[in-house]
Amino acid sequence: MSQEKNSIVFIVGPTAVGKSEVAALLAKKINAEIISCDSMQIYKGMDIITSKPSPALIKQVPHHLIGIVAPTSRYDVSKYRKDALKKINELVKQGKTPLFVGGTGLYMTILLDGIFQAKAEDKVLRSRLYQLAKQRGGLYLYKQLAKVDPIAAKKIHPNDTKRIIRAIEVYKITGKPISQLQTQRKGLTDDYDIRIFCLHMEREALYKRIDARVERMFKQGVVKEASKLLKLRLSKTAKFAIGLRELKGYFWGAYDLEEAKEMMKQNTRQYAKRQLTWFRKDKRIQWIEVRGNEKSVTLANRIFKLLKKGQSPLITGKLKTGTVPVI
RNA sequence: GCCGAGGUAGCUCAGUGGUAGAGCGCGGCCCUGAAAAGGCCGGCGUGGGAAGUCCGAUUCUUCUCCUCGGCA
Repeated sequence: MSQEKNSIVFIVGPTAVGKSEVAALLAKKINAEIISCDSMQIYKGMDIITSKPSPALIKQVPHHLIGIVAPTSRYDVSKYRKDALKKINELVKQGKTPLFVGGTGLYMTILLDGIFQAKAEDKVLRSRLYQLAKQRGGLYLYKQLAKVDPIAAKKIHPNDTKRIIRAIEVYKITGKPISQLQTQRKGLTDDYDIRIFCLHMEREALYKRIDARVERMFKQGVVKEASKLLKLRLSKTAKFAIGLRELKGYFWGAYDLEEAKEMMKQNTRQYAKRQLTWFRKDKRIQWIEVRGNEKSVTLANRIFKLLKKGQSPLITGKLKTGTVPVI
């Protein structure tokens, strides 16, 4: 006997693959509301530069966790998780299906698999550690970590200073090795019926879409938006949106606008590649190959049918490994 | 037309008489409080073409084609 679980659907995929439209169309079919799974669309005022869903789309289906944080504020995975869980509860109570849409793989994973309990960063400690890394070299910290948490050290590359520092920080704050804490997590997969779809297309086609999107951003006025944003004291999380650094260089006169644009295209392409690596690794995902110039409606229909069939390889309980079903 | 410089990886370029590297790009991967971030791995090549010298040429010589700069 299977107890009825509420379902949660994810539509993920690399940037510019066309998630937003498909999701909105699907949402209408399955009585869902959309919860963004995007680390940058969360910020206010970063509309063009993060290619938020159009107002027209948002009018059709309620969207959550978009534009709710000031770009001067920090935001991170743990806050996201809290916000997202809250939204899930709200929607489920209303009898709606939460439909997560976005490309931030870590955010997805943390919802699915949980996060370990620890305090957020300790700014003072962290800056001290960074200073140490600078003075004594990265290897020094790495050796420190190896002493207190050999398991984590084994997993982290000696050059990956950021992770080394976080691991040491966690150890200093909690007195426990991060490698141990990381095993203590609880995700959504026990309590919900979860389905994940990843939109996917040929690399060349995707890169063309990325280039086109960047061009569109310029027509829509990213330059103006970025110049406004760059006048603020952007948080260290928000300031890393692709486009900001590139346009900053232009404003400083390091290169011309055309060059900034090309840099944005290239950095976005590389980002998309990393996203795909992340999603490829997760064997719970059902891949939706976008054929040629397939329309969003068609794609939404395909996903809808798959949902009805319930032929998911997934996805309650533990990670399942296996081959990636390509549909 | 003459003089000079140069043609080596997708791009910019290094180097060597024993079949070649570097940065970027590109590809693959890792990832749990910065994640659109951060890190790791991989050379992906008819060395412009032809001939000659040599055991052996990408490297030396000659011819040829092309590009760039200067002079006409």
